[in-house]
Amino acid sequence: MARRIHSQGQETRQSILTAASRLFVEKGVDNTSLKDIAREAGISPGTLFYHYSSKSELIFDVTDQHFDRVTQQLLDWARAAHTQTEPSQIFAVVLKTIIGDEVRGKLHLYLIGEAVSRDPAVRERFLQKYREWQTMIESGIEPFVAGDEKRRVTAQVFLSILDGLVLQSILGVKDIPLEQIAERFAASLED
Amino acid sequence: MARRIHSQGQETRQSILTAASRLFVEKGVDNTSLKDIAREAGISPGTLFYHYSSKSELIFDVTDQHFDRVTQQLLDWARAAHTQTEPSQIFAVVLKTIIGDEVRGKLHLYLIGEAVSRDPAVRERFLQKYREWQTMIESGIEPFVAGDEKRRVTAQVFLSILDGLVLQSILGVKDIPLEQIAERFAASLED
Amino acid sequence: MARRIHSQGQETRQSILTAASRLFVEKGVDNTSLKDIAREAGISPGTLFYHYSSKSELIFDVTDQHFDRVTQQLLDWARAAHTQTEPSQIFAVVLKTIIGDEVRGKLHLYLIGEAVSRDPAVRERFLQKYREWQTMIESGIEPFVAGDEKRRVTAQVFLSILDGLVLQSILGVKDIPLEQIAERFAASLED
Amino acid sequence: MARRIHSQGQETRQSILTAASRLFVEKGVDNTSLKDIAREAGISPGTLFYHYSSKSELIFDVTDQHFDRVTQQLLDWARAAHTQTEPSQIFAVVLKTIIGDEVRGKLHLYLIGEAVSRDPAVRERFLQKYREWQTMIESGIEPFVAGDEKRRVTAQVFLSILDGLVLQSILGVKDIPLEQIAERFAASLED
DNA sequence: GATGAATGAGTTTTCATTCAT
DNA sequence: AATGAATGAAAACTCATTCAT
Repeated sequence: MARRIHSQGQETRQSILTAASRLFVEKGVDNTSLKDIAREAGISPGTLFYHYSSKSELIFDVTDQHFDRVTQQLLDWARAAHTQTEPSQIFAVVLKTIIGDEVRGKLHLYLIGEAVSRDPAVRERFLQKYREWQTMIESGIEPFVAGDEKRRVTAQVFLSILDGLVLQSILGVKDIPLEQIAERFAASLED
Repeated sequence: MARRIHSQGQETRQSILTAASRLFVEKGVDNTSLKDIAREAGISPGTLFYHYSSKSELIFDVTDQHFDRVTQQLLDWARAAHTQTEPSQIFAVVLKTIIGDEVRGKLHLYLIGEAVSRDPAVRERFLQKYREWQTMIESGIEPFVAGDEKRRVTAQVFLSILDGLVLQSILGVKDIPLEQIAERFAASLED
Repeated sequence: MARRIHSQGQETRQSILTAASRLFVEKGVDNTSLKDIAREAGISPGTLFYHYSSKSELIFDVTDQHFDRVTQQLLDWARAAHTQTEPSQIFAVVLKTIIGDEVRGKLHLYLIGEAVSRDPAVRERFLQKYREWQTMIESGIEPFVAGDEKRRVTAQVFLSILDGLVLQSILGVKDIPLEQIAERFAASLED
Repeated sequence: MARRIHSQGQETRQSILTAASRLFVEKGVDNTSLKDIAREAGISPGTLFYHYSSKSELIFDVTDQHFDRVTQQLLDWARAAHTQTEPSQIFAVVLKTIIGDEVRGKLHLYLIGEAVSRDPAVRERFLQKYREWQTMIESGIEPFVAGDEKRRVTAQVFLSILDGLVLQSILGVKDIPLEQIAERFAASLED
């Protein structure tokens, strides 16, 4: 009954998040001023501070939204994995999807940087998300990897490869052979 | 090449680099002011500017020094790899060495952040280093992996795992099973 | 005079005054934002402005209410003074009552600060109140002090002592010997 | 050997303190912006922050200087008191000196307000100063008041009267009969 | 009467950089 | 080589006030 009306405020908040994400990616978190974000969102600096009373708070929410999206992507992938028979195809898809999204990747990197240097609370949240993601990957590879322990290690390696490739891709490494990496990874499961 | 005469000036420069690296790791590049660095190095801001006429220049040198160290580590490893017979041991060593050095890891991460957000020239330098490092890894795994193409992909995957694990380790992921990851990776070479 | 119809509006106004007084005491007038006051009063900033169309107006009313209370206290005291025979007891009572109320004391101090720095009109009101209070004290000491002139000076000294002790008490001076001060003051009347 | 050269910095600091004191008195602490102070001192905002890295720090030093001056005044008075024979004259002098200095009085009031609302450390310092001042007054009245206990109470009452009259004077109470107040106070010592 | 989102001018604060000594 | 005081432009942040609903 309550929580039905999407007051203007919610729209404004979303437009702030969108503007902030875009600018963070484009110029980096520290090179993006709150004035920039306000301008991009089409509001006044005062309005920005009405919704986010500090830059940290805004970064927190941007991070949250980013997390949710990564989680959603992995969730979709894990579901798809159970209906597929060819592991290498499954890996290729997630690699392409996550690494291919440069915007998301940059954001991820910046947020990690922020998380590490600034707020212990933010770092803790990141950590929890990583655990979640690892669990989701474990679930995704369940059809192909037997043994809890082996699955755990495999998932962590896969997550590392993901992060590492995201990083290289952001830096501008060209022609990352995603197909072949996926194949090799799939092959390595068969030992 | 480019080896200057040792003088007080060189010592001061090194103390600046040391202080800057320490503070970059502790608080992030953007949250470290030149005043901070000067104080940490025991000099005045004026002196800092005598040696580095801009912050970018200083970051450039810090990055350079960091690059040299990573390169040296990989070089040592590649050499050792050729004298070893057990691949999993070889991988375990480099994983432990590089991931275990939290300070270096953080610096690496921050510098990438810098490179991505600021200077295209700096980014290009990073890119070149990554190519170098990949080549070195390729050389390190030569005894165990046949085929140029396969070696290339393997090296890139290994580099990704390295970066990914560094990232996780910095974030605070505990009990990363380096031994088992090394083993799995070694096993995957045998296909 | 000026007694309006009791309605929700009047209750809201009072809750605003109460909240404002509390926060002024807690954080000082200038460090209290209207948003703070609205939150404390359980209303929205908009509602606050419906009742008080400026911060000055609100301060004005808070001051007014404070004045009324001090006046009432002194009035009660002056009446009691006429039925008592022991001057030192009479003084002790008013000292304890007024100085003991830390909240009121702080408010008094802040409002004086406001009056002095901001509005000459508010300062004039304060001045009139002080004259009133002095007159009331003169009336209170009438039974014990002969001579208009002497009474005037005595009242002013008494008022000064009151303010001075309020100030010390707010600052946190411990163990103010109110009884002895009252005694000394009573004794000084006998010259 | 060291501490001899009055570098420019010291002069600038003093000019900041002077400007700040003047403006605090004129417009109140909270109504004085740091830009105002910088302009009044003839420096840039940046320079102000070179010397005082926060407004609190500046207020702290202004307070310090103010304290020192009040202390010096009381010290002078206490010395003079020992060479005088007419107590009422001695009191009249200190009352006139301290109350007559409107600038100092206003500053005193503002600083108390600040001390009470903001920083517990500042409040503690204020408290210690009050104890010092009371001791100095005790020393000043030593020739006329016998008995430690009585001297203590008398000094506290005198300090209260001082504060109270300063407050009234700042508010604009006219024609404070300082002579008569001094006389009455002197007379009260003879009980 | 009441709301709460929006505003923008103002404040404190930061900091890379310059420069006279 | 080295100093540290000085700078100003830009950042983050505050808040009294307005107004459509």
